[in-house]
Amino acid sequence: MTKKLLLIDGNSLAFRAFYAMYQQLDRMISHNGLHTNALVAFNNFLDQIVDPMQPDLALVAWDAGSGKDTYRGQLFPEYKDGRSKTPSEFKEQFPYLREMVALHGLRNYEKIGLEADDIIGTYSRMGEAAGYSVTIITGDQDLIQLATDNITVNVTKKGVTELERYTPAYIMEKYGLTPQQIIEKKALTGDTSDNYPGVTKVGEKTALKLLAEYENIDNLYANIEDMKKSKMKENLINDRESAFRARKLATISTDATLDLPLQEIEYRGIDYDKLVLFYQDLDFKQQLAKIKALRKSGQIAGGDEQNETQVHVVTLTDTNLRAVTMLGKKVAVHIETTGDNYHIDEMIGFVIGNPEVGYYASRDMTLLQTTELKSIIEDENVVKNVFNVKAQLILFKRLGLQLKGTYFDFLLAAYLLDTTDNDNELSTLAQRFDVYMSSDDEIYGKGAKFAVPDDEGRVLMHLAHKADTLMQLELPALAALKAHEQMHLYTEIELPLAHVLADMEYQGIRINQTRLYDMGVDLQGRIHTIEDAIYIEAGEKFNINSPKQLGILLFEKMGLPVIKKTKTGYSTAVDVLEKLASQAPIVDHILQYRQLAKLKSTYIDGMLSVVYPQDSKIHTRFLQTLTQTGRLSSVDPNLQNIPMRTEEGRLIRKAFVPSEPNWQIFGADYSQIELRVLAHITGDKNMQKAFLNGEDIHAETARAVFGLADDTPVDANMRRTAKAVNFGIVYGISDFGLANNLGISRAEAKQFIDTYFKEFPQIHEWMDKIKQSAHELGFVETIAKRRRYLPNIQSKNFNLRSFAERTAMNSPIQGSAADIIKIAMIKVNSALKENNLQARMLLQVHDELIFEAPSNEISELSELVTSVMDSAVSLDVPMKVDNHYGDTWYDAK
DNA sequence: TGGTTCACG
DNA sequence: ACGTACGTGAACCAG
Repeated sequence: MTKKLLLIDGNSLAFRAFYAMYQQLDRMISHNGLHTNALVAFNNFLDQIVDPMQPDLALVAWDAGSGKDTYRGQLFPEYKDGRSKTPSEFKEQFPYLREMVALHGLRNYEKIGLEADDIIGTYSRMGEAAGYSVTIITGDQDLIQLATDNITVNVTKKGVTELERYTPAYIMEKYGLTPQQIIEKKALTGDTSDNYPGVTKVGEKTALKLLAEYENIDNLYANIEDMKKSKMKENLINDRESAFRARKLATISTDATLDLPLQEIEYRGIDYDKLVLFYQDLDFKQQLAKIKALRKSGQIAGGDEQNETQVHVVTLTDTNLRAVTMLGKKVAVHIETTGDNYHIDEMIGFVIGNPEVGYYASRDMTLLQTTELKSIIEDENVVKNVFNVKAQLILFKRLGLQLKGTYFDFLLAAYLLDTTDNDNELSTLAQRFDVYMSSDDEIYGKGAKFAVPDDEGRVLMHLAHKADTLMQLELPALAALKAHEQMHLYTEIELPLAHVLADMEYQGIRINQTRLYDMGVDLQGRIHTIEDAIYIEAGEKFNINSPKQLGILLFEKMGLPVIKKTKTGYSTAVDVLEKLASQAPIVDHILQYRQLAKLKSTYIDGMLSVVYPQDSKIHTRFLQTLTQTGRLSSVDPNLQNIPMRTEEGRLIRKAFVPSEPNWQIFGADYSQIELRVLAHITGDKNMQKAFLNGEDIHAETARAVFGLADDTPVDANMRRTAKAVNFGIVYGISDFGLANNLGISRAEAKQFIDTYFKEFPQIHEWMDKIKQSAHELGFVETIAKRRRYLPNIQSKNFNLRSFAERTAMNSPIQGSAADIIKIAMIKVNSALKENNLQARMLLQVHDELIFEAPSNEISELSELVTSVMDSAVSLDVPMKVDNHYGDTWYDAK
């Protein structure tokens, strides 16, 4: 078979690659801030076109320098003038492109004084002479002049993976020219992108006509006298020199001096081991997954031996139990479940062990009740490495065991190190530290296909890999936390908090199901009534819950004015409907329907569906490693968004009751915690003074913004405006946002902001400083050194950059407030124990804590909680805590 | 699965 | 010129 030589025009393809994915430029950024769009597209090209070709020889040619220092630059000084500067986002990818090429087994080559074309031209002729079948791939049409029967030129058509194949026959068919005549054509037309002229007024069409008659410009000029008089003839004669110069410029060298012999450019194939490291560096997750899959199916070698550590697992039974007593003082331990909900999901098995002694695993959960295992689990002197300590604490609680000695939780550590892309899966998080193991999806399958494999050995091996991964990760993860100065945050805040949260979740909150059910029946009736009214007003039945159908009815059939549009059609959101309410009675009914339907489906039916029948309680899960700011979130169900703002919705809270007779619900909340944090971290003296004097902060802000003297009464409207400005400041103010919120003009909003910054100058300074610092460091921090990375702060996309800037201002505030209440929770929990109170903390809602307690404890609890919360941390402003209690959550107001 | 809406801080 | 307030979760529709 004929041997194959592959020649690739690196610069032109990289250029195409960059612009093929230009829209994604700002989305495709690796963890170290490198744009990767061209790299991704170029990699696709190598994957789809080059790798399957398996050539014998292969080379990627690059331009060295700008083209100015080639013979073309000397022949014509204006050559390639007027080209816009290469964007820095593209330039930074160059070195990586070359590395990628090398790892795919191709040779890179460049030489000062030569352009990539000339390198390709010369090698193509050398290859042809040596009997190779030559394939050229380029993004530049000019190269088709190189085509012969043995040399095929492929030019990108769309993106970098769709190519158009030019053979001499195809060129003839398409242009009626031989490959050599492509140069002649250029001589006549010139090239605007390379900035050299041909003959004035001669374009593609005229050039083709002339060449059909004269074949080339030598012949044309030899016979020019016989041409009949015309403007074109005049131009040809005047531009003769220019035409011959253009021909030289357009001609690709086929005899350049190259210092790399043909036999040294053999194709070496992909170096998978190094490519994996390279992809990791660039965060090419899909590519990594692909290689992993190939390795698993045995299509390519390697991977497991080098990466996934070989682990020996011993199946634990009641006859070999004694082995675990040899494990010593440091183990990894893990209980595996069938899903995320550790309160109810089935336990698949467990593992315990360390690399020194071994890993012991079993699917028989009853083994954990034996003295051998129980005494390890409950011994706080046996230090444990775990993944998701809160989940493990609860799983052991379900087995009647107390997991003690938890020390390293890789999930918490990974979250503190970088909140972005946290999918909460061990195998993916481990990759950040170059530790590899199979994912749960690979072992159990995804979604509906989830199943525990029949092969018990496979399950136990997976568990052993988890345990081993946790042992391997301890040192590097803790070292990284130290490097971030986050050990205090980890040891003193998140880890103890996980224990507190485990208690809260396990305790759960009692629901009066009858009350909820009765409210549901009442709501259902009212929803029906409104539904009927809506159908009559609409003149037809339709799905009121469908924004699409509703939009068509309101804006097309009824002809109401369109106020706002969404990506997919008309907006029917509250603010829009409220503006339309006066024009048609149906709009008001729809608003009422929406409110009631929301209450029924989310808060009545939704809550009832998650009540545990055994104890009539709801056990939410507080996600501790999800939010970008350090707040908690709450799922299954979300107990952090139970209605409050409308009386109708607030009544839902009557169903949240104490779990013991003669107990009550008690709540304590921080007043204005975010503004206090703002006053503290900005160091603004004026705002601090307002808090130190115990002023109404929004009224005080109003006096400042409206220029009123101290103690002047502030009317409600001014206070409302000032409050909105304060909110805006916390969110990372913009005149647009404030204008929108207050329904005023942007100019007026800007005026407010300017005055605000003048009155609170240190807030202004801080806003500038934090943006600057985010720009330099790539992240912002809270008072407890919680970190949020902001890669988009460098973006040249206005939207993305502005968003990152607002985030830079908001996250330290929201996040520090989160730090404070977390610290308070830990201290409150200890204080409850120390004071032998029966009271239990049940919920956290960002700035408030909800408890249940015996009625006769309430006054002591109130005093204790308030004092612990307001002294949780020491700020430059006082913290204020309000509290309430009653027979239900509703009454704790 | 993504988009829209709406509940909370 | 650009065109957004910060952080969440759940229900529902439509493709």
